[in-house]
Amino acid sequence: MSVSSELDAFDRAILAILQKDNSTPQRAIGEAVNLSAPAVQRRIKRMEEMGVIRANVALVDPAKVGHPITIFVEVEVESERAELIDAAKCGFAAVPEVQQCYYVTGEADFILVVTVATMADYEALTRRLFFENNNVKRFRTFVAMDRVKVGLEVPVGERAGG
Amino acid sequence: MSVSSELDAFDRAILAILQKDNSTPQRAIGEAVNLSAPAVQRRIKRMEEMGVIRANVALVDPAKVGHPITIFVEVEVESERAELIDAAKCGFAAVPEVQQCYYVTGEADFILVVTVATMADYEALTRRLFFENNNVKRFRTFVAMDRVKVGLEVPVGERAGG
DNA sequence: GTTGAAATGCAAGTTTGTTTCGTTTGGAAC
DNA sequence: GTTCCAAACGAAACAAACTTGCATTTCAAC
Repeated sequence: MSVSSELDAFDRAILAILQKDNSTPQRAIGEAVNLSAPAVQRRIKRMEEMGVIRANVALVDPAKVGHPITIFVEVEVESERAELIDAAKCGFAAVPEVQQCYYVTGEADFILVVTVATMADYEALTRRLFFENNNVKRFRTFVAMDRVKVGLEVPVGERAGG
Repeated sequence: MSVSSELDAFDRAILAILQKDNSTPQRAIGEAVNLSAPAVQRRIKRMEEMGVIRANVALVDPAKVGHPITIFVEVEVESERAELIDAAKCGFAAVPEVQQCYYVTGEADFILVVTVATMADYEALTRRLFFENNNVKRFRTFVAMDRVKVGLEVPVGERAGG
């Protein structure tokens, strides 16, 4: 590792492991990447401080905790005035059932990923988030029949950046 | 905790913590939920065995590892014959840049979440995944301007202790 | 060749995770 | 009301992992 804010091959190899299982002992990581455990620990700490590693979390099966339904929603707004967009962002982000929210270009303005227990819950949510929101022009719903691949893993193979 | 396959308020409180930070010491979790460390450890282990906790992972900032662009893609297929759908699922899931893939109802058949380094990379990916795939009728692209809320946290709804 | 910043490995020290074991709790049957 | 049993608990011992200090190595710049 040369200068302070770049990621070298060791860092990326460590990230690849941690993105799959961050309970892997540092000793095992060290063996996998040919580094000592302290070296691994220092690199992990540095990447956490740099914000490369944003969080360490447990991934929970939604169905096992009573949220078997995953839904995508495309939301189109009436006005894209900055303050209204910011209000929408805050409003969506504050809802626990809204797992992900992106502000996007294209034929929609927002895309939401929502998890709910029942379609009745979803309907109640649409009422609260969309029908009672004057700035929502329309929205389209896509119900997930199969969560084919779900994760937040990012390829770390080649490039480094930021 | 009564019978073995249900989640009680303690389990849910533990899950809520682990979904935010799974490096929280079990002693600290125990204090937060009014349980001893061994009790916390046993519950975590049980939930991992039950599949409630699917994985423990580090969340990486895509921009910091050279994937600053997040894109949503709605994919519509020509034929929904089971074998073709399965082939599409496998094909999409195998691509590292495809972070999430859902098979959905509605005006599209698949929704993908993709992370790439550049739009040129995305164009190359569309060529490979869509234009060269005879079963893809059309697709629509939504480029994320703001990752307002990104996570896989599921509401667990209960609390214990204090 | 020398210098100095940065990273490394080793080994000690500290924290955390895990197991053991005896006790308590909550039902069900009597 | 008592007994019995199984499940879960807490305290403490134990094992494993993380963290720190330090001497050494590496490598680029001089």
